[in-house]
Amino acid sequence: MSPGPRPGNERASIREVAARAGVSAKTVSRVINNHRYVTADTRARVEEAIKALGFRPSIAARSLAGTRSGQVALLYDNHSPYYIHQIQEGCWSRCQAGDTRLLVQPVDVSDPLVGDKVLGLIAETHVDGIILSSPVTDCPKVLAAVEEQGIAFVRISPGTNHALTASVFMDDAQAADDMTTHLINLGHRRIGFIIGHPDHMASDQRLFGHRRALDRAGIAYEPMLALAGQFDFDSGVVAARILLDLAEPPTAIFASNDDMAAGVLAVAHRRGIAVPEVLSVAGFDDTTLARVVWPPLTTIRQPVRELAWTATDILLRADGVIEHQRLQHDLIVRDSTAPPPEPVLIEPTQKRTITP
Amino acid sequence: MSPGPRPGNERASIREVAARAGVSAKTVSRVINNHRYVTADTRARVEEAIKALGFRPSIAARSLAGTRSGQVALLYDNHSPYYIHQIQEGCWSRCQAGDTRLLVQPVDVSDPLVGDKVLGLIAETHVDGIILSSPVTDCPKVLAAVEEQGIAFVRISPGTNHALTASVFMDDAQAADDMTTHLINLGHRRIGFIIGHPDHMASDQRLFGHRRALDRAGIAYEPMLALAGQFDFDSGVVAARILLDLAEPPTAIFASNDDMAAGVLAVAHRRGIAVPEVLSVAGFDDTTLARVVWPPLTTIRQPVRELAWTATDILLRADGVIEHQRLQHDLIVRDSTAPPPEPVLIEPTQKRTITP
DNA sequence: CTGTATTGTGTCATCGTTGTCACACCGGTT
DNA sequence: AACCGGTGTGACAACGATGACACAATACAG
Repeated sequence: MSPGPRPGNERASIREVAARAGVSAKTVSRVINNHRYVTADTRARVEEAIKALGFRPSIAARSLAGTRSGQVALLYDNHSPYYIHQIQEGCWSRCQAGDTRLLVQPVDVSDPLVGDKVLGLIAETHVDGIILSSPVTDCPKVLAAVEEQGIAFVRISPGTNHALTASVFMDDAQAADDMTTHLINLGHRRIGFIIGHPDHMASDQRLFGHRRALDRAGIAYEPMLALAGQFDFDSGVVAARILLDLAEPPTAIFASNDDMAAGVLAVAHRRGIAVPEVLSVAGFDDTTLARVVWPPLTTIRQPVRELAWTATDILLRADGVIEHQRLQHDLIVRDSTAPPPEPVLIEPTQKRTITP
Repeated sequence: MSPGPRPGNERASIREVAARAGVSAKTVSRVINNHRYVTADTRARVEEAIKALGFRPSIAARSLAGTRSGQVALLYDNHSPYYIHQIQEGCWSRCQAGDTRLLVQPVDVSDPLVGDKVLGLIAETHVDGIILSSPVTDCPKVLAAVEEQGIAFVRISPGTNHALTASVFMDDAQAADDMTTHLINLGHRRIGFIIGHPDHMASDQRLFGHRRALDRAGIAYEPMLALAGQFDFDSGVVAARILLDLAEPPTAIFASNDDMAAGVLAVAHRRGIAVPEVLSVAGFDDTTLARVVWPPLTTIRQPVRELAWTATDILLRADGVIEHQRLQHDLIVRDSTAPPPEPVLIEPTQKRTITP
């Protein structure tokens, strides 16, 4: 009756399109794949038929018969929802533009069978390429699996061997250096640091940058002030408690991501420690979270969406060239950092109120 | 050399497995599909061969030849990363258990072509079923598309016609009623309300429940106190500003989700309004965010992960029966709600400090 | 006017599975 | 002895697209 896609629930196949356009199936295939040698007239007839029948080429048939499936997979294992969300968005938007389908796959890098699972994914889905986000970027089992299959892949923010594989990253060390320098410039000398998740190589880089900045300013690095975290809110809480319980607590705490910084803020609030007047808090990533907490976090803007977009772009353009791109970060100063309290004589009344 | 999957990058096909096990391809197919009539001996030989060759059946070939593809899609269009994240996790965990692959697909319900896009997805990927999360659950174009294709689908928290389709939901009205009642019981009489995103039917339900609770307590509903929001942080900020600028501002604000409640908190902090002493704030959803902000939010725990899990479960079990499940919600009281300030005479010193 | 490259189009086999059908075997009834 | 329903297995043709190859038509040079 009405024009447009056919009423029934039977999908049109390429042969039906061919019949309607009065050409062979192969020619239809040429049209949908933008093959060069098709006359404008033929192309138009085929396109009309495609539209009239609501034809969509089956990915399954394509993967079987052809050399490409038009699908790529994104592998992640990350505990920051905001971060993943932005990664997904970036990959997704680039895939849309490239007529490619994106398979989003959580994986567990600590699973001993993770290699097999990835091999299974590749074999089952015939994906053309894989996007790895940190920390999957540095999981030897996963890397072995994709390399064994000789499948194209791109790494987002890898911690190791940038140069050996296609990758997109930012300078984590420099970014952390920038933040620590910002705190030093404000006058802080005792700066607590919360290290990221040990699986993420970026965690090391950020710690390194932090130490480098301290070093340059002639401030001794005190291991007691650098605590391990997990990139999640709760580990930020735990670390903050320890730091603030120190006999001589830091005047600033720099957490390796926003989630942990939010944990620091929560502890500060709970204890009635004013941020930033008494304690400065800095995060990293500039996820939405940084604007949502109070006070809004001074943080490093990491172009997460853009990293993901670019990684996908490299993968889809895949010229076989191993390509790298470094993207810029920015120091975003908001309300959570300020000069430390005046280092005046400590009188009883000066003592900060600490409620457990 | 080493045992396990073959070294090369060629995947083993069912025929190779068959050859190695000394059976026909069809028999291998029977084994991997748990067909009844296969002798234990044959099964064992085939399984050995499968393991030895690292064989994985191709989803593409299955979708083409068979009646099932072993893939389902999750469609979402939601602006709360925490919410989506939990939805994804729930669907994903159920799919894993069911040897099913999950295609996560963002869609745009306001896109005029959204129906075509969904039809395209179905045709291209041969998915066996679809999970719709709010507000896609109530997008007529999407519903028309999936119904036209006669494909199985389940809705998570649909706003309309629960009974007509398989769905999993909670009682949004009752939950909002519970929260408003909680605030009333604390002594609040002027309660601001921030309505959810207009595309989400749950928004209406929550407003309805709020009004019902007011009604029951004999408190007149003042439209001025119920403002439109978008389910995101920024709209919470905007609404909070308006509410707090009123000549007679509310003593409590109930936002229809946690993100908007976080926006309210931000405004309160900015203006130096103590929460909960001067202003109570309540959220909805109990996403991670509720624990991350300060003070931790009193909110409604919506079993999001479980909703998603159950929806997927219904889809995968698909007996053809239209199934519904209502899951329980909980009122989670944290630190953001308390009795209103004493309604004593208003003296100058009592005036709350308002900094813009 | 012939030879050769370029442009269009079609035929056919094939990708890796599963559905259908056929068939052979088994033990137990009539 | 013939027949039966329930088991177990294989042959073969799909599914819907693309790759390899063949071939025609045209363009253009010599």
